[in-house]
Amino acid sequence: MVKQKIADCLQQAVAKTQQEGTLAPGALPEIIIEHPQNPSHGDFASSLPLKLARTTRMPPLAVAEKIVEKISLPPEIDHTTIAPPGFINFTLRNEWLTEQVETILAAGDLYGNLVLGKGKNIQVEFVSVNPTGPLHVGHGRGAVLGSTLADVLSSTGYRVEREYYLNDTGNQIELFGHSLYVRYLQNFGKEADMPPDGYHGNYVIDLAKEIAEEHGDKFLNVPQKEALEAITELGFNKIINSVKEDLLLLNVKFDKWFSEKSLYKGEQYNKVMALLESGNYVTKKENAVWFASSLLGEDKDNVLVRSDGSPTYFASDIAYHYNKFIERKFDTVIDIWGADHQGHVPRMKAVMKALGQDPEQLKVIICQLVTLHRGKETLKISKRSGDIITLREVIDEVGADACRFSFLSYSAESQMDFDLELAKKQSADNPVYYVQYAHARIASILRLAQQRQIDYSQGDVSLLSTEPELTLIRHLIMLPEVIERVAANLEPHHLPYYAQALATVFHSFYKQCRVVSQDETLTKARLKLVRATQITLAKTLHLMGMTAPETM
RNA sequence: GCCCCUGUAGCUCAGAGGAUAGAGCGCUGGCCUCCGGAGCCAGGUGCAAGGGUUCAAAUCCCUUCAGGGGUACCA
Repeated sequence: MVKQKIADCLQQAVAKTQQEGTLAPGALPEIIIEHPQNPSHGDFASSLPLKLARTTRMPPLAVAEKIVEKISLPPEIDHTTIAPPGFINFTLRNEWLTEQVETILAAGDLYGNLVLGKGKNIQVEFVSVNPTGPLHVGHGRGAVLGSTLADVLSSTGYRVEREYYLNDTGNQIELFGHSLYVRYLQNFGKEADMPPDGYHGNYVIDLAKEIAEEHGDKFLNVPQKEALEAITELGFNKIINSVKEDLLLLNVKFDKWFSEKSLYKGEQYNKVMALLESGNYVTKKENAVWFASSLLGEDKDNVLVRSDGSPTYFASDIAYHYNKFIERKFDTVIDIWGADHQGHVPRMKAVMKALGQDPEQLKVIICQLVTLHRGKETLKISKRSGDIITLREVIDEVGADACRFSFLSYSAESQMDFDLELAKKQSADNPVYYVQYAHARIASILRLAQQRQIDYSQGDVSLLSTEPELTLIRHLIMLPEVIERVAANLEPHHLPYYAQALATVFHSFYKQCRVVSQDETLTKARLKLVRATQITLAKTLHLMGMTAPETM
């Protein structure tokens, strides 16, 4: 990328000045190339002279002059300027810019793809909600974040596996099964009490009714243990299916649904416990088995096996990560968890050390909670309490594309206020439609060109020279940078902002530059530009898991 | 108490130690003889408070205040 070339040429120029003695020798700081806020400062800027002022004992502007004297610019750059207090600004050559239109056309759908991953295996595990109830907006946020991240990473050369961890064993699923069984009994007028921490949501009653309709009263006549097991499984499958449906509505797909139970059926659990024991990380006290996290710098130890002999969620998760790293050999694992799991992060990092892995290989994104409002009213989304607004209801009200765009617009660490009233009210003026409208508008222009049988394959992009045209190209070529940033920092929220900026410059270009006009050669050149814009916009929308509509 | 996240425009949010801190919504004005007006152009207010580091701080450090989450033999 151009940024790197600029950094390289700066570095060489400094080396030259130091050799020749015009600048005092010294360690070179990291060369950071940025985009100036003010376009009149050029396309790229470096504050290297400011950073070198101290070691060279010269005023920054003088340092800048010495560097620029020795610089040999890459062909992409037209010229440099020096600006106070000590910047070197770089401006791209117009010829190079217009050539990028051809580059984008040639790349097509692959435009923006990078080779960062070099085939490394990376797993993104997300959602992984207990299958004990419907998904809510918070889960939707994690789903959108995870799926977008996975898509971006796979477009940058990683081999990505998208995984959902199914908690199909343990306390919560038993509690859910018990609650469902009670509702089933009640459905037939039998007296039964909900378990103390049971699931009181109305959906459990509905599920019980469904099961009663499908299977009749046959579970009344079998031993309770058997009935409980059967009903738990029926309920579990129903919930999983509806989870899958909800996720599909949001265009979220998984490569693998990983069963927690399988950790115990296979030998992962026993193997990893033996491994921890051999490393002396396991202690026994108060009739329970503990992981000695404190040996690894943690505040306190954590229970692995309860005094009743059942393993904790933490123990499962250790076996699960053993499976991820050691059995399946992922180079990197990204776990996306809700803020309520934040305390779990240091524990798992400690586990990584105990397993002999680099904790850096495990990247945990903590997604802050979502609060749902309808105007001033705060809506409940917790499964355990009564009435809730589900993710599906939100998708129905707001639409999948708009949901994705909204969820993506927030950085993971910021809490999200989702106002249903606002989301709906704004829907016509929502940025999401603004972006999609730009795409539909382009499609419409290209349809017109086709109707008039304009073959623009030989269009001469060097005719693109006005300010709106060049500004548009400048934005088109930012896509790879945006993708790189998203992949490097695991921050998908840059995508919607980029999409919006790109749509804005396109709409502005459209207003100022008539595309299909009497001027045949200019028409063909602009059609190329418009098509390149469509490619870029569509790529951005698809990375966000959204549709790129031809008409609206 | 201790730990994590957050505090930026009336509202919802971006902001990669750098130059005049940006979007959307809302509000007020303009703009269609011509490719889609779900559009374009213009208009204004702001970094929670106080210290520090730095040539340069919304960004890094410390303190205070405020909101959210965690601190279970729940997950």
